[in-house]
Amino acid sequence: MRPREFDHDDVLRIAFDQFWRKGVRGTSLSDIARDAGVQRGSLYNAFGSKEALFLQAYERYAGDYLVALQKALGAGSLRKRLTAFFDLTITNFRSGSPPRGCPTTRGLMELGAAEGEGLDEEARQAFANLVSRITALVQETLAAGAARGEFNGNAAAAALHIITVTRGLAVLERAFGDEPQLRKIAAHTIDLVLGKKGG
Amino acid sequence: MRPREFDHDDVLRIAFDQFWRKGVRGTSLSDIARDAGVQRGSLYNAFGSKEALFLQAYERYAGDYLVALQKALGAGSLRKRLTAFFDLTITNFRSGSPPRGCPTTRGLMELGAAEGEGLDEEARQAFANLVSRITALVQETLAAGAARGEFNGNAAAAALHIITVTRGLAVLERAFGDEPQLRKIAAHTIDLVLGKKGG
DNA sequence: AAATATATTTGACACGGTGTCAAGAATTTG
DNA sequence: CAAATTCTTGACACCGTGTCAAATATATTT
Repeated sequence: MRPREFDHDDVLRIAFDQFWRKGVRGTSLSDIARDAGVQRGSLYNAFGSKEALFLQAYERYAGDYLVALQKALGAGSLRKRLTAFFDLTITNFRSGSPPRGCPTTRGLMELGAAEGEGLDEEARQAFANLVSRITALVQETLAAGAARGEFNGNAAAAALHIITVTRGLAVLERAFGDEPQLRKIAAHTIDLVLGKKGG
Repeated sequence: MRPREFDHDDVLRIAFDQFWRKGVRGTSLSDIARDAGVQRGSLYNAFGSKEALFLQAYERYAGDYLVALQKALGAGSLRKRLTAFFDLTITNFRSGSPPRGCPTTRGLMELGAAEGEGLDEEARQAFANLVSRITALVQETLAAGAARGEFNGNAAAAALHIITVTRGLAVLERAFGDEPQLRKIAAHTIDLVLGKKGG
């Protein structure tokens, strides 16, 4: 068998970077091939389709992201944990180098707009999975906080509420790109869930 | 001058319907032309581009939607108003006939995923505008409620929170398509903003 | 009423993107 | 060294957006 002339993971990293910065729709396999110094056909041979390539890149991203969130949610008081969680989320929206103007182009990555990005069922699923896992993480954190008396309420409902706000922030970021505003909303959400700062 | 062989508004309605059901990306001008019994080139002549056609369709939608929201926000107790507001929002996510499976395909319309939909700055702006105007509507409602003693807190912050949840719900709808869950989250949000049901 | 001006329609075309395929090239294995 | 296998390469088909010139239909002017 003939050996591959490129590194599978390198391509995945290069592709992810472009998807992240320019959106899935805005990135062609020709772009990725050029950047990776690979023939377009070779990518089709190795990955099958643009969507398959995207899914692999996305899974890697999702894994890394979950680890980072877990870390953010694992230190200090419940309020500190949630603050770190929102901080990381918002920072994540704006990481990478935005190609044009203020609002960055994150395509499906933060919005799960699979169809809009020309992707299909599987991509939607992948996003839904990530959201579910993040929700579970937040819920565990709230439950632990409740055990320590830092929170009393329905952990499941509160986690769902928080994740919803998170997704809403992603939309607002795209529409307005106003980071300070996003942090205010996040702080307000924490206050609502945990009770005003005093409590 | 030669008169047009089609009705401008008819085309707008047909186009909007397709954009709504299949997403902007998933709808080609050939589709619209076929449905409208018009030549594709005539659409380009009349509207300039797919994006321009979309923008006109979107403006019309935004106007109608705002009127409906205003109506929903204008009757009964503050809690009732907010409930009606969320109800309309969620119903709106799921109106139209979904083409495949459970999650409907609303593209930019509810998410503002302009780039993902192959659209540009202007579409993002149009969406941002709609969100701003809805936020203003909610804020006014909250302020009025505060004047009647039905709410005490920062109306601006609360409105921003509510709109964020709303946008988050749109994302969740696409990812999971689980309507009952969405209504629970909405109810929970109202409780958080207004205080538990008793209050 | 005929000629002209003007706007719309129509079909051909260019371009770029995804995806397929057969033929060529490079290794590993027999 | 030959065979089998996998990767690479370039050509091709297909679809979508957008452009353009030529043809067409109406309003206006004379």
